[in-house]
Amino acid sequence: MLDPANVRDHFEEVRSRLRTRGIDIDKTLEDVATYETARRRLIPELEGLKRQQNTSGDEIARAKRQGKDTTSIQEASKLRSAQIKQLGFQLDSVERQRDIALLNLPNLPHPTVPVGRTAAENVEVRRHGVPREFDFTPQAHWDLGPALGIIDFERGTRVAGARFTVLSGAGARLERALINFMLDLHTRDHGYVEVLPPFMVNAASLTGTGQLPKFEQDLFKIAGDWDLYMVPTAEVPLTNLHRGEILDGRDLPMKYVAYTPCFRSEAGSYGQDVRGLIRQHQFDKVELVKLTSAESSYDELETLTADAEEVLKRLELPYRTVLLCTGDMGFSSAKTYDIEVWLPSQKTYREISSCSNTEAFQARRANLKFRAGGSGKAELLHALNGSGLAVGRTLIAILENFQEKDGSVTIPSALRPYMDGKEKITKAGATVKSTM
RNA sequence: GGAGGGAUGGCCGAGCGGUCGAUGGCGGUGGUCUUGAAAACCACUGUACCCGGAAGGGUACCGGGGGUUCGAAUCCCUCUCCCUCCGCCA
Repeated sequence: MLDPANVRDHFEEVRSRLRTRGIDIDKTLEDVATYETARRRLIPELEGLKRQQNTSGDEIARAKRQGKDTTSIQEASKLRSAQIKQLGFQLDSVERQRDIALLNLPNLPHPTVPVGRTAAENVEVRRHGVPREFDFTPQAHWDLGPALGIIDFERGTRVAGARFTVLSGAGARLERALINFMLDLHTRDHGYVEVLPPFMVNAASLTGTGQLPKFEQDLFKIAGDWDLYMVPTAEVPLTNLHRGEILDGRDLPMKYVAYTPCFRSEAGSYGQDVRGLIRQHQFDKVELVKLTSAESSYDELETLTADAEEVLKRLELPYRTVLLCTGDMGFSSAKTYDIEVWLPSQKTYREISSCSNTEAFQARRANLKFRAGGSGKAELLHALNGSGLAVGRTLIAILENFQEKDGSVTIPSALRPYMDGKEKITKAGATVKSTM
């Protein structure tokens, strides 16, 4: 959420910065300014009346104690009471409308974000590792996986539906190994606190991080009389951990890491990445979240991105890091780095992590505050998040990058301790026999 | 699912229609005393919003929402959450 006073006082600047996202926000922005102005007109009026009402209440009390007649004061007071009620309704309505508009406005892009409309205008900032030269045609994971008996698309569809997949045997084990490897790296070497949050969250949490009210169609909502949704990312429970609290500035930055499955309806993505594990309704992810001060948040974004990149370095997977342009950034983000891993079958880099600084945008929605030095004025935190990493896509990257001519897959050495020291996945690694 | 009991400031705990942002205690901060510390004593100790350049002033907040009343932490309705007991269950 943007600061409404800032929208009102610097309307043109805010508008031109938001326009760089390539979306039409003029009407919403004008609503914010209009209702915010109306609000500021109503408040002094209402409060003046309330003040008079408080004074006359005291007078009545005093008079009654002295046994005096109070009917005339009470008459006036009764009239004022009705006025206050009326003005109160007006103010409520204005504030409600202002907040609706405010909740639907995306974050302001940071000045260092390149202006652009599509992913084509993202800026590559660095590249690591060299894509391997194959002396055979590398297979796509959707061929490799089923051939090894470790990925089963048909059975996923049978037990759930399209965009659901079953991993089995060495595939399931590899997924679990990756989760543990990532959690160990981030907790032991990068200083994050491990959290195992609820896999369902309420509407208040989703509003706090920005998925609601605008993107409800992307979520799985629990049927029945529940205010619950499946988590689309652990960013939601992690960022909302301290919702409504005022943290001690000496404890900053707060650094959390969590593994959760993520559930996304992927509405509107029909036809995209229909094959394979790239785009699923359910996928595993290890997520990093930091809460910190405004002064340090951009340094923390750099280290958070580096923490995510370290996973790929240790797994010996080639990747590049791109700075997203204004038009490609998410709703809540002020600045985002995407990390993209090399996929030999597609001969391209594909997103495997997205690391964002939301500045005070989520903090304002979720009421995340801290007191510098533990005392003084409460200030808004800056909230950051990043995948560290998307586990399913990491598994794909390993299968494709480490495949051998005979269809087996070499396990990167960093992962072997998590795979009982095993060096290779071969067809024998499967435990569910193919009967289809 | 059934039956009861609760929700007050960082914490504990009063308050039962007007002088209550709310007694008291603990904790915290500053000070006095002391070579230092402890103890004792004194003062301060929430958040949001509005007006104001500031100083300062005002309004709201006693789990959430609504109502009664000139006036609500106190009365009524409703929702949520927590606790105890019974049933069911991983």
